[in-house]
Amino acid sequence: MTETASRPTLEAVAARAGVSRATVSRVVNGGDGVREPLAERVRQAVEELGYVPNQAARSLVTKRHDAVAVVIAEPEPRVFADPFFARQLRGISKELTAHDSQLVLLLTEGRDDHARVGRYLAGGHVDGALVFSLHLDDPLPGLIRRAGVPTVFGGRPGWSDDAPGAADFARTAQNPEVVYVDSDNRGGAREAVRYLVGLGRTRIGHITGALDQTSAVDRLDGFRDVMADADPRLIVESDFTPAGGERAMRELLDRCPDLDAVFAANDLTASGALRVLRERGLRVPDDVAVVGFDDMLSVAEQTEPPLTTVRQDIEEMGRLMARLLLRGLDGHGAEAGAGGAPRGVVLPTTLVRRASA
Amino acid sequence: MTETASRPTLEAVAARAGVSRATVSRVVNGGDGVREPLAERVRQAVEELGYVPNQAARSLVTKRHDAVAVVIAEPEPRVFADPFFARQLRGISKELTAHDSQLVLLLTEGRDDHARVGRYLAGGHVDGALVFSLHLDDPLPGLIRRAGVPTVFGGRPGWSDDAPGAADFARTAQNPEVVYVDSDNRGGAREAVRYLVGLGRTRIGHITGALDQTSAVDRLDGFRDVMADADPRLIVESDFTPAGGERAMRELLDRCPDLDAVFAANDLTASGALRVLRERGLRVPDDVAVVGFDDMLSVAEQTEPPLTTVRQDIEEMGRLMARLLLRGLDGHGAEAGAGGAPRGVVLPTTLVRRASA
DNA sequence: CTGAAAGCGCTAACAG
DNA sequence: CTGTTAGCGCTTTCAG
Repeated sequence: MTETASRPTLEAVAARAGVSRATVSRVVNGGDGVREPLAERVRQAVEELGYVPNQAARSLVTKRHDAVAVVIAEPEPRVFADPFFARQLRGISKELTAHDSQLVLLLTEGRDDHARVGRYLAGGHVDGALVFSLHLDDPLPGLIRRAGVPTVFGGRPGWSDDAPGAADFARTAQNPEVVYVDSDNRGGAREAVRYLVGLGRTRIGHITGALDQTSAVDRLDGFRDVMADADPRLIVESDFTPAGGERAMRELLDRCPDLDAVFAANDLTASGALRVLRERGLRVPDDVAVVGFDDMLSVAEQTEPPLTTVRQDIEEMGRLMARLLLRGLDGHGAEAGAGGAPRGVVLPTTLVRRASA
Repeated sequence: MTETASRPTLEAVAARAGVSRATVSRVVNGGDGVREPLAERVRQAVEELGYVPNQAARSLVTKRHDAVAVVIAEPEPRVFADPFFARQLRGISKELTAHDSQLVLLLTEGRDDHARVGRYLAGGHVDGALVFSLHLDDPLPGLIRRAGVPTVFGGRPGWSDDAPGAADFARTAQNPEVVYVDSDNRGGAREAVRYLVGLGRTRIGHITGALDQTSAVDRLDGFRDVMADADPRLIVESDFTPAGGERAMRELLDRCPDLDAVFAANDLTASGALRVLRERGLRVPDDVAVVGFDDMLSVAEQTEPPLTTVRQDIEEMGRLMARLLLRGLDGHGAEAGAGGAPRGVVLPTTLVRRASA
C-alpha cells in the first residue's frame, strides 16, 4: 500500500543506479561531464524503470517548455474548405518534432477567442508562436506584442509600416523585427500573367482574392506589374472562394465579352471561373485561358480541364516558419542580433502547366 | 538591477493584496471559501499585476495538465487532401476551449513517429488523448494501452474483439472500455442504397473505400444489407481517392455496362467516378445515378452535377470525442463506472439530395 | 567528475 | 475563513 503505480522519478533512477539525482539529470540531458561506466549504469536504470522526465518539473526550473503555439485565426469556417492549413501544419510538425518541441494548436473564431489566445500566450506556456492568416484589421498582433512571445508570421502581415498596428508592434524591444515567411505572391502572379501574354493573349482579366489579405493584394500587384495599362474593368474583386469565382467570372464576361484569358487569385476561385466558362459555352483554353494560384492538387488536378497554376510550397512554408522560430529561440533572442534575423523570408513559386492555359 | 522583467508570481500578488499565497490561490481557482472583501482585493491585485498562473508549477502539484493530445496517424499525405481533419479539429478545439484545456497536436507519418507518440503519451504530459484514423494493423493502440492514458478514438477502431490488438487493449484495467465516436456508416450506406432502389435502379454498383479502415468496411456492409444478392462484380474495391474512383468506375463499367447507379464510399471517390461517367458519355443521373458519402461541401457542391450524398457531421464528431474524454477525466476515471461509459457512440447520418441521384 | 542543497511557483493538508 | 507548512520532480550552483 506504499507503492502507487505512479511513474518513476529521477530519485528512483538515481537509487537504482546508485548515484545522485544530479548525475542522472546530467545523463538524461545530453550526458556531458559524466564518466562512461557511470553514465551507462544510469542509462540502464532509466531503461529498466521506463523513466520519462516530468516536463512540468523541468519547465518550472528551466523556464523552457519545448512547446510552440500555432495560432490559426480565421473567423470564417471557409478556411477549412481547403487543405491549406493541414499542409502547413504538417511542415511545422515535422520541424518541431525534429527539435523535440510540441505543437499546441490554437484555433480562433471570434473576438473573445482573441482574448483567450492573448492570455494563453502571455501566460508563458510556450516558447514561441507561429501565427497565420492575419487580416488587415486583426487585433492579434497587438495582443502578441503585449504577450512578448517570439513570433513568426505565416504570410506577410497586413499592416504596412505606417499602419497603427505595425508601429505598435514593431517598436517593441522584444520584437525588434517582424519575422514572417511568405510565398512570392507578386512574382508568381507576374509569371502567370507573363505566361498568358506569351501565349498571345491580350485581353487578360484578373479575379482577385480577399483584399484584406496581403496575399491577394500582392497577387493583384503582380498582375498590374505586367498589365500596367490594363482596362480597369478587367479586374474584379472576389474572395478566394469557388462561389466568389463564379460571380466574378460572370461579371468579367458581362463587362468584357472579348476576354481571352483569366488569372484567378487562387485555384478555388479558378475552379468557379471554369464552371461559368463552360456554362457559357466557352472553351478552355481555346477561347479563354485560365491560370490559378496555389497548385492545390485536390482542386487543380480535378478541374476540367486540369488547371495551369502557380505552385507555392505550402509545407515548406510551415517548416521554414518553425525553423526560424526555433533558431531564434536557440540563439537566445538572436532575432535582435547583429545584422538581425531576416525580416521576411519569401519562398519562390513555380508555374505548373496543365491544360487550362 | 534587482527586478527582472519576469512575470509576477502568486507571492507578488499576495504581497500586494496583503494576504497569504494560499488565499490568492483560492481566489484564482474558483474563489470558494474566501470572504468577499478579501477576494475582491485579491482580484484587483491580480488585475494590476497582470498575474497569470504558471501552469508548470501548477501541474507539478496537481498532476493535471489541462491539455489533451490529438493524434492523427496517417501514413499517407493523402489525408490532407481533404478537409476532414480540419473540421474535426475545429469541433475538438471548441469543446476543449470551453473546458480550458489545450490541444496538443501529434501528427505521425511512420513507424518511428509512433514510438515518439508512445513516449509522449507515456510521459504524462497530457490528461488524455483523442486518436484518429487507425488502420487495421496500427501499432498505436498497443502503445496507448501501455501509456495508460485515457483515450477516445475517432471512428470505430479496426480490431475486432478477437483480434490480437483488441484483446491486448481491452483487457487492461486502465482501459476497461474502448471508447469511440463514429458515424453510422452502415446505416448511412443502407439509406443511400435504398434511395437508389427507390429511384427504380436495379443494377447498383459500389466502389468501396480502403478496406483496412472500418468506415469502408461498414459502408460496404450497409450496401450488402440492401443488395444482399447483388452480382459480386458490382462491387469494386478502391481507396477513397478521386484517382481510385476513376479506376474503379472504369472497371465497373467494363464489367457491367448495364449499370444504372453507383454508391461510392466517399465524395472524393464519387467525383472521380463522375468524371469517368462523363468521359464515357453517360448522363448523370439519367443513365447512371451516383451517390457519395461525407457531404464534403468543397467536393459535393462542386461536382457536375452536384452530388447527392450521405452527410456525416464531422465537426460534431470531434466535439463529442472531446466531450466524452473530458467527462471521463472530470469523473475521475468514470469510464470504469457502473454501467460504464458508452463503448461507442454512433452519430446519425442524413441523405442530402442534390442532382446526381 | 560527482554529490549535496537550494529552490522554480504552486496547491493542499493542517492548524489557528 | 485564512495563514503556515510541506513538498511536487527537476535543474543547477557550489563544494568536495
